[in-house]
Amino acid sequence: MSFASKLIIWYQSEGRDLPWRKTRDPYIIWLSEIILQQTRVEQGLPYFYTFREHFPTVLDFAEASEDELLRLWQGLGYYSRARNMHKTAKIVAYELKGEFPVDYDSLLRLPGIGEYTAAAISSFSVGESKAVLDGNVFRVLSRVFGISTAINSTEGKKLFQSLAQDLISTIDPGTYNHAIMDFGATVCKPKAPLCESCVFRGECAAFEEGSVALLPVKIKSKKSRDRYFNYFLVEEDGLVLMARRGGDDVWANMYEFPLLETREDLDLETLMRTDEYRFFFGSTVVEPIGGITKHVLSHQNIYARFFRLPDAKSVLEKKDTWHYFFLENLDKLAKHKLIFSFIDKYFKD
DNA sequence: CAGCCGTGGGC
DNA sequence: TGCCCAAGGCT
Repeated sequence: MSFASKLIIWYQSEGRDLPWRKTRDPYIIWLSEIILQQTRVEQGLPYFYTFREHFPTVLDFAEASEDELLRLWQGLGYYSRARNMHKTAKIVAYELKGEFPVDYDSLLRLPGIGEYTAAAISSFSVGESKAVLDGNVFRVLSRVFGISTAINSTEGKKLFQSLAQDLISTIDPGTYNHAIMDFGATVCKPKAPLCESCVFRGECAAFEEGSVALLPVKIKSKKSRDRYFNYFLVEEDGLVLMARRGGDDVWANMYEFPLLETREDLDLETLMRTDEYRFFFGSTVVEPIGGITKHVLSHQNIYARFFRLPDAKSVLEKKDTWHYFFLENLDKLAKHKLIFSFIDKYFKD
């Protein structure tokens, strides 16, 4: 029996029942696929329901404001996904007459849709025969076929892409693509794979060689840099000073408190003597709130401290990105995790 | 094209 | 604790 047939048979009895698999509507499939990029099913599931509820059609999505989209996306990370989705929705709604593309080549031209997502949408919606190549597929193929070429090398990407396309079922490409990803996610897992009950147990090269735990091979990326953020809570009489981040750094366009970034972790006295502090806050006294908070991102470690200015009324909106908001309206702003988790704690009482 | 873009969970 | 990884894409 072929590789594809074994996978499909496994999938028909053991595959998970996920909500986006019940439709062939390319818009709904697109919603799920963007949400699931670099995201576990359990983490993305509630966001999928939220977006499907708020925006039943691509037209509803296109008519939303970017602020509303980012607010709903809050907490999911990789926020450029939401901004690219907005661009794509507007293209589909206003240039393509509301008809979501279903062919691979057309999908590939849309913002936020790369090779993986174009293959997923085209195969799931109309059965186009394009093999998906995601982290699951890399892992399954490298193990079953015993390939130790690094999956994040140029050579590896070409090799696995070609192999994946050779293996796809031309009878039912959509089910095959679902099957190989589900198999990777639930059986051929990164850690503690279920080799004892695996349908490829008798033919898996890695299992035979005892190299399952060593595959796939991945070139290590360079380690994260450290950054030191000092946030200032300027709040008085129900008004809070908020700052909107720029577009060329982490958390682009998200809201936070006024921020002073320093080269290292400064003590309060030194911080208050910096030119920036004196420019923004004069000689206003601050009091620290709690200790240091470490926030880990994919390419940087952020060490954050929070301070409160008791005499907040003397602080002006000194940047055009700084604006006062009523405390009860903060919930409407799209904030990154460091900020909304602080707010949840600090204003809980 | 190597580096960047978030967050959460497992061990 | 620190590291890996998760239905990737953009520049």
